[in-house]
Amino acid sequence: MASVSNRVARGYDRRMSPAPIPDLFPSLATLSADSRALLEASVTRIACAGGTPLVARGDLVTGAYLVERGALRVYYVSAEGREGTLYWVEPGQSCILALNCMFSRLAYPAWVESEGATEVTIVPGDVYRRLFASEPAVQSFTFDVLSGRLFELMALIEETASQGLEARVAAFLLRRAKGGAAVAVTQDQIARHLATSREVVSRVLRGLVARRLIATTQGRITIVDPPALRGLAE
Amino acid sequence: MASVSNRVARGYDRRMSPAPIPDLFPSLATLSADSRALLEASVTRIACAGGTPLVARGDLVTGAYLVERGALRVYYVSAEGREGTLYWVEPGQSCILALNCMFSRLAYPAWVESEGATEVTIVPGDVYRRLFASEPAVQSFTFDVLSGRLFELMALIEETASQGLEARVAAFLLRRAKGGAAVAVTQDQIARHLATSREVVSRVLRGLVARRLIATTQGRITIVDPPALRGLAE
DNA sequence: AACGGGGTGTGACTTTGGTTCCAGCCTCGG
DNA sequence: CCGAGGCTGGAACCAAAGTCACACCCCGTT
Repeated sequence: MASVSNRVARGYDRRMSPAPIPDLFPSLATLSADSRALLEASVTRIACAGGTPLVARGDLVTGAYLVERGALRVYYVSAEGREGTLYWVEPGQSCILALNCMFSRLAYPAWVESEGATEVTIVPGDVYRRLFASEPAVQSFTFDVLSGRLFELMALIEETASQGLEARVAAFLLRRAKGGAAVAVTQDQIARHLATSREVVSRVLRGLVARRLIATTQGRITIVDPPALRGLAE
Repeated sequence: MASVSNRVARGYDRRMSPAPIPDLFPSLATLSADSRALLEASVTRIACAGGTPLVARGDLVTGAYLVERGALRVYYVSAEGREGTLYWVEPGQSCILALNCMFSRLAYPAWVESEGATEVTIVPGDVYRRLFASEPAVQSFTFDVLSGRLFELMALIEETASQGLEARVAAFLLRRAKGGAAVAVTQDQIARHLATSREVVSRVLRGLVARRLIATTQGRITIVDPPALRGLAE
């Protein structure tokens, strides 16, 4: 805890190997002894607090990011400066665009920041490439991650194109609540996730409060009527 | 030619193997003899005219689609019935969502139709899976296709979110023209690609005509001032 | 030559969401 | 206890784009 915030003082901390391979990635447990040793010897680990910028658009990313704790938020920034979240990389997942850039040596097309206290293990590009070539587990892991993202992005496109802001806010709240009733989030954060402005979010929330679907306090939204909210989100 | 339109009379034609493996896919040329034989013996080929519906949302897709001629248009349909194109699969490319569904046995999340007279080779799911496991060429081909689509979709999201309709129409025309000056497309088709309505497209085009960037006739748009149009599209 | 159907042009209106601006409100630190 | 700064509420206004309702035009067919 204390060490995390210390690291944050200088952005983030790159602790060199040896670093343990996270248990979160079961497919890595099936690697051959050689591969495992190679992996153990080459990974780097990063720990950082929420809101730390990790990748900017155009950066040349050279490794695969495996998230252990916290989350990575992958987002774009429009010409007018509005942000929109493309997706989150949660514990046990990998940042796929990083993989992508790594293989094709392309510049990263989006921004990435940490959300909450986050720990990430980084596998260097050449190591990952070797593992991908020889280890079926890595191949299928890579495939799964990539195709999962594709589905998410397709769903996002459809959602933004065909649903009004109210439905999108409702969906966002439900996703964030994960079954619970309270969501700790500010209006400004919602606006940044949905690529709109804080005032508009305020207006939408006002409407939901008036209809007794939610209740709001500072930095926290409580879902009062989950079924109705789900109905809105379709 | 004649045979194509004959086939179209009953939708499309499934010609069973033996079918040659298309030259368009160089990576397939590097397969082992065994793999190549397996592939040759199992592929199916489809030929159809433009506008033939090939996959509907929710279909269970069981093969990898390799496009040889024409194109596949992958699109979504919003609740209000508006269509929007997600991407095109051109000759030498593969329909990646099909791959995806094939591996994970998920239902296909979008619609697919042919655009122009089209020929597609279909590799059955289990065959592709075996090839993916053993052939490095297939692994990297799959990876490339998937990650290419990811980049395209990210670009699409950013474009729709941050650019006005005029810029998007301009970009669409330029993409379609491919360097040439004339684009054979109706306003209605443009509207369907960009998930908007015909009237709005008409309005936008009117503006472009007034500024002498393009000229329009029935079913055909001529780009008069390419640099200015590129400027609009950013 | 008349007809019919797809493609197009256009105005008027509505809706949604973005912008501006400001006032009030929590809450943490001094 | 007070002030600063982040958070919220809300009015007024504006702009972009979707909708509705037509009239027209081009072109191949009858």
